[in-house]
Amino acid sequence: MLMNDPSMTSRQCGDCPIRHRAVCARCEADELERLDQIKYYRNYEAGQTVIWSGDKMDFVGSVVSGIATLTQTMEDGRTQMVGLLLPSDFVGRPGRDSAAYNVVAVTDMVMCCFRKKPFESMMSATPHIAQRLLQMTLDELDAAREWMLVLGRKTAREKIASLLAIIARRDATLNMVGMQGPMTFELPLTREAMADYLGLTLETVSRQVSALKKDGVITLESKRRITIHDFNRLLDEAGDDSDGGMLA
Amino acid sequence: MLMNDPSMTSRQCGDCPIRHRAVCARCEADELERLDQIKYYRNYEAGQTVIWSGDKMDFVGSVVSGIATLTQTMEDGRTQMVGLLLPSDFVGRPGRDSAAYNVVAVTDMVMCCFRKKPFESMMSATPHIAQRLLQMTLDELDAAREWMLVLGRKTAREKIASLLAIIARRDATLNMVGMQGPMTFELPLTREAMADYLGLTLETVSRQVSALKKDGVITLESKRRITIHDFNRLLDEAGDDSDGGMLA
DNA sequence: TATTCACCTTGACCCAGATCAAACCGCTAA
DNA sequence: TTAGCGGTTTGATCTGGGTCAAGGTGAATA
Repeated sequence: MLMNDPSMTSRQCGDCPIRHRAVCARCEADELERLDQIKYYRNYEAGQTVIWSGDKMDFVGSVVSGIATLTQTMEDGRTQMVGLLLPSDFVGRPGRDSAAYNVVAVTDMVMCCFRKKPFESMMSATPHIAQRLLQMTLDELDAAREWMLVLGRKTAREKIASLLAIIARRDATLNMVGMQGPMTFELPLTREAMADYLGLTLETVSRQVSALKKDGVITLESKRRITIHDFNRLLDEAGDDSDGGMLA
Repeated sequence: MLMNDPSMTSRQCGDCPIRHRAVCARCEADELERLDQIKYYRNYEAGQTVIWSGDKMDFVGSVVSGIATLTQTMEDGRTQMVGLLLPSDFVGRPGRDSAAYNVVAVTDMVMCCFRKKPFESMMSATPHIAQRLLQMTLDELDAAREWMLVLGRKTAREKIASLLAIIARRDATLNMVGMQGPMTFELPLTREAMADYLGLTLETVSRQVSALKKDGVITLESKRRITIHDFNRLLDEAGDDSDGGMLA
């Protein structure tokens, strides 16, 4: 969406919107300068595939803006989303040279890329990058484990509520608003993508969204625009402990 | 099992069975020496809880021998396993001071522990530890994502086959044997623990194990001792691509 | 040798969510 | 203004796996 701004393709790290959250978050000015020299931007359109699982991958990078999904597929076509990449999230794995998952842009997307080799050598030279990457990877592992509980043990209704809670929460942080009053946000995912996230069919997703609406937990401003009236009610529907559970 | 060997409580790092796989794998002699000074061993009996989710955790450590599980629970008791800890696996997260999951010893178990504070300061001083931890965490993240596919999209039969394949594979690596002929191994998990791993009930686990037996995919030497006649047949039942997919 | 207890198996029944099918909605393009 | 199309909703029906209930098995204890 609106991200073909050409200024995006030659930005200084200092102005970068993900400067304080991405792999480079801990870098000092001089380290940033070196990163600046090996980085380049790439733009993807909504729906475009970034890489196919198994393909050779000669870069790593950060999502600057937009959203992408990480998915796994079985031969018969069953697919499971295993990651939802938001701005500042890291793509690729240093030390591996082919992609382990399909990466697809869900919205128009900009990535800040580094050729893998130079990035790897920078990583061993500057501990700040590796430190930050470790932190981010540990966070992703926690998120994956939360997700495993959702996939393995929650009902369809709880799954939908959990997903809405995750999206609402990140939307609130992004826009720096609290989670008290009603919260309205755009769903970045199609019903099918939601189904792939939650291990459901798209019909079940649709039915449960309707059910939550009928029960007054949410309102649909449009098919993709949702209002949550009481976040704690939603957490309750998600089967989550109303307060804790989530790790900052 | 048989791990109350007292020599276990005062071992030199040089002899350690997990020396080349644990967080300390990349450490040089002098780094090892410093680790040696802050480490201590703890023994747990089968069934014993190592920590409860939410408890204060003032140490981190490596599993030296035995097996433990990482589980999440909902208020109503629904349980999902989110990690299976084998020798050399790391427990705890540097920079966090309470446990995020329940950790329970499944067999008798020995852990090599480090008080969190000294370990954290060693980590920032010696990149080799952080580097290895990053590698291990990335591997765990990959495993978690594989598991998400299992939980979200596989049938009960495929889930059981997948779990048996994982255990058979690690058993083969541990005993340094190949995966061609028949493979016999001990199941370290009860039917209930298998169910918690796979997001099933213990009855379904039991039924599907019986079904795989009836169909000649496996033989039960005893309730917990299993023989796989053809590993590729098993992978087939697991819905996995017969060759690739798995990351070393 | 019997008793107990934790673990496992099997059967009968049921229901949440899948599958199959049809229609609807809000675009854009002709 | 209609046709086409991706995404979505809703209905009818089916089924894999859950639930409830009853035994079985084998190792440890008395």
